[in-house]
Amino acid sequence: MTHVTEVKPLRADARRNREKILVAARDAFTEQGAACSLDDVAKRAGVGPGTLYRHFATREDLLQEVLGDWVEHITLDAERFAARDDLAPEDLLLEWFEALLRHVIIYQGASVAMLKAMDDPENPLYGSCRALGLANEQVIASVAGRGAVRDDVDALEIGRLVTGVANVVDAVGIRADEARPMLRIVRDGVLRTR
Amino acid sequence: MTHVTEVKPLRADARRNREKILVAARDAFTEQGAACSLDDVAKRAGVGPGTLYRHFATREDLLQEVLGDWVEHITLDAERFAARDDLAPEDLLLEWFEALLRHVIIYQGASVAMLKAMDDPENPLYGSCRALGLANEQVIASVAGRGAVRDDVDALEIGRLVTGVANVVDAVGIRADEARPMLRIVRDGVLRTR
DNA sequence: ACCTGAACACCGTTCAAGT
DNA sequence: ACCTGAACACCGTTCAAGT
Repeated sequence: MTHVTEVKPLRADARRNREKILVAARDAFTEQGAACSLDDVAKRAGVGPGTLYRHFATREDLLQEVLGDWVEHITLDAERFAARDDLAPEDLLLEWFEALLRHVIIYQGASVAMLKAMDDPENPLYGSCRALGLANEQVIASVAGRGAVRDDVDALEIGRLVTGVANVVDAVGIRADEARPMLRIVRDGVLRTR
Repeated sequence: MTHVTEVKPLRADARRNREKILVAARDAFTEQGAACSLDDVAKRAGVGPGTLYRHFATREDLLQEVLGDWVEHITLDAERFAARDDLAPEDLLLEWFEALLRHVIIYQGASVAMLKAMDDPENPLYGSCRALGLANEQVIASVAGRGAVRDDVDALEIGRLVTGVANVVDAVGIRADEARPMLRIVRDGVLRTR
């Protein structure tokens, strides 16, 4: 079920401005994080602040659009992982968690934005969070199908935990690969004890 | 080694103002979270903004002082837990994690402040973070002494993880007791498999 | 030695005026 | 229909003037 966003026709100049803002925002988010000044984004894009707000009512709306095909990437990744049978469940889970974490820390400050959106259907990022949750569920289900996952753990909690680890990486300021020990603990807590 | 803070003598009015600011800050942090307006705190305390900055150069300095005997409470808690032998290691660990989490979410926004301070010795909260880490180490060591903890997990990582879960609670906006499933996963990931 | 509060910089957000 | 940019509110931070 590919969901094509309903694009209402914009006037040519509006379409151009929208695009310029998105490019500027992506650059600014990359350089300064997702909490950067929106005034700055508007200046970079060469538009007035009002124009930015006209196109994107909130920072979350802007981030959501900047994310672009972020959801598709995660979904594809999940399908790849769910289909793999060359890896032992414990290795597959750990690699999946690392992949998930890297998706979530795409911008500094993105992880906390995701966390805040997770339980809030009004948040513009809610849909992306749900997609992340579904992707995670798919991988967990595939590993569970091989009898490797405890019955009493919920994919939702795993998703929260991994996003939480991403947030630790973000806040503490360590590298993504330094999250491995934490992800191993989560992995081992999810795995069925033999 | 009780560390008595070296208090340099303040003029009577300065001492009073300092105290008024601390009370106001504690109230404001409780009502609005640790990221509340410092201008508001100064107004509540009935002092000018300059007076607040004279006493507390940064928000973290203020939070550190507002925390008061927070460190002592955690340390005492850790000693109690480390001494308990009436509980199975798995139950003790889970309860300890819950206690730790409750300490960390004392104010909304406190958990992220802690995370940011964890690896930054320049941060005024660094000392409190270290104390939290040491307290956690003590409990982990006691459980490890009973042979219940994996050799390859480090107390530092556990501390980061639990603080991370606290941050998830804070950001997602769930209740502390709803963190139980996540803490169980962490607990099971830390426990030695029998 | 300490306090005050005006002043400045910066940011988010709105909206009247313009095309 | 859309854009501009001035205007407002708010917050953090500094500092000259005062006691």
